[in-house]
Amino acid sequence: MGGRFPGNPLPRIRTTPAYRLVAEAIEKRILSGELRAGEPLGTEAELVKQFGVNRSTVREGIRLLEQSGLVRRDASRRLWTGLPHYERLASRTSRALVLHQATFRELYEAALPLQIATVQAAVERATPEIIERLEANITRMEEAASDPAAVASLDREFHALVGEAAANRVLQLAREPSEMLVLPTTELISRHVPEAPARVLHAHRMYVDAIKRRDVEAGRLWARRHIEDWKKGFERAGRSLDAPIDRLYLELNR
Amino acid sequence: MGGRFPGNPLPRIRTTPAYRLVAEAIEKRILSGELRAGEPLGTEAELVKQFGVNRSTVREGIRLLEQSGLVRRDASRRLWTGLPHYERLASRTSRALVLHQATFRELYEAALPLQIATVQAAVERATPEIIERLEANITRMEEAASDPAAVASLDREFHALVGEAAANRVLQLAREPSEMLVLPTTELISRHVPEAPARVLHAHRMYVDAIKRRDVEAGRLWARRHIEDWKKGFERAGRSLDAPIDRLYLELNR
DNA sequence: TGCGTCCGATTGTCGGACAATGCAAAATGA
DNA sequence: TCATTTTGCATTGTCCGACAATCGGACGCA
Repeated sequence: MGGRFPGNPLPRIRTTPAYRLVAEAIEKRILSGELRAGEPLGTEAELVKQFGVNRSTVREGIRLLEQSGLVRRDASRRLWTGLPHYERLASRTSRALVLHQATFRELYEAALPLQIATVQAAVERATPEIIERLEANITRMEEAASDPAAVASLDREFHALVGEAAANRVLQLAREPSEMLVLPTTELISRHVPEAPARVLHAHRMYVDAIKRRDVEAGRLWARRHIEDWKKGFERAGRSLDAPIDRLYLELNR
Repeated sequence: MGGRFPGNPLPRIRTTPAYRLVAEAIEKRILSGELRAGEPLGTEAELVKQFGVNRSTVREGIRLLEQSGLVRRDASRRLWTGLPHYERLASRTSRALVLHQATFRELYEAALPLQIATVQAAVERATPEIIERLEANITRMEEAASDPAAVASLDREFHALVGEAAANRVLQLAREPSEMLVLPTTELISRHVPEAPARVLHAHRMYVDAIKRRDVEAGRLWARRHIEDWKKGFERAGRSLDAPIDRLYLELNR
């Protein structure tokens, strides 16, 4: 075949499969606002008519969108347009980090400013109701201070509450993936560093104290200390910051 | 039917469709490390045998994974296991933020600490090669300072380079979504605030200066100023920080 | 009105089919 | 022998038709 089109470097036609085109068309409708979240997408048969392709092809296209949340099936299995779900986004992001073998040092470097910013926002905006829940969490942790698993679980809950108090979805989405990878190490640290639970507890008390007094600087200070404490504890537990995040943590985030 | 199972809170049988089970099974194999990235996944026929379902079902299952990048088709259309792609993750995240109607204020609050942390990391780790590219970018922006579109585009490129220099994937994944939404406003601001391009350019020069001198504090300072400048410019352009991010910005991020 | 029943619509799954295309082995030429 | 072309096979993308399970709603009944 040699010089197939002399001069033309072989245009490399890349035909997009029909199922992909279907997905893109539907996606476009949703993103453009033509279809708003919560509206029915229509039946498969209707989509078959609209796009002029086979039902199997339509179904494959829908699957592409289903996972991201743009399209969802309710209990009746009918198709609805939906908002992309967040929490799943965060866990996908942390999964990607693990598979790309990001290190704990990278995690620490990101978690520090994010934690500080989150606490600051929480100090500025926490509602009485959330403060109450934060305090309840502390009380429970005081009671369970000797149980590493319980401490880890409550720590997780505490930070979720702080994230909620911050009332900032961008921050939330930026912070959550790293938090999902940092928090599971709390249990490990508690097992190796006897004073860790007490330090965690104290930091949490200081968080709440700062929030109640609306003291931004105190909030930022304790956020920093809390994360740096984590780092020290992590190293004292014998782990290297430059090791890739263990695949193990994937399972903890389902 | 009244009290169907007294005491039993109605088990709510939820049959998972087979195509979803297929996807989960494959996903599990990849996440557990049984299948490593870059290995062939096998043909559809093989999967049909393994799972004992129809080819259509297998194909639907694959589509669920295809979009996240865990499974990819190469030029020959064969299936390979792959790493989740990041850049797409970032754009999905920013899309989610827009659809959830996050506000520019939320964006600002997250972008500030993330930008500071990114610049700090860049100061600590930038290679001579990247510094050279940063300087080249500045030179080009000097030449194009009167063209808002070009300024916006170069600004985007500059920040991408800074992100690359930071060499921190966690930070990258946290920062990118907000950056993807902030940067498109640069053009708007340049059109309304005459001195904006000069200020952007100056901040970029200070970034590079701090990086070359390995001056962390200067880097942090100028990162803060740069983002606060953006905020001021945004407001002076007549936009409200509390307005939801415009759907328009979705299209700029494809 | 409240209840159970029935029917149509829709989805999930299956089996089979075929064209297009990429890949590798076989055949051809030097 | 080596390089190149041809051929054949495997695989994917797409289509068609089919059927069971199940959901929603209409209908009939008390």
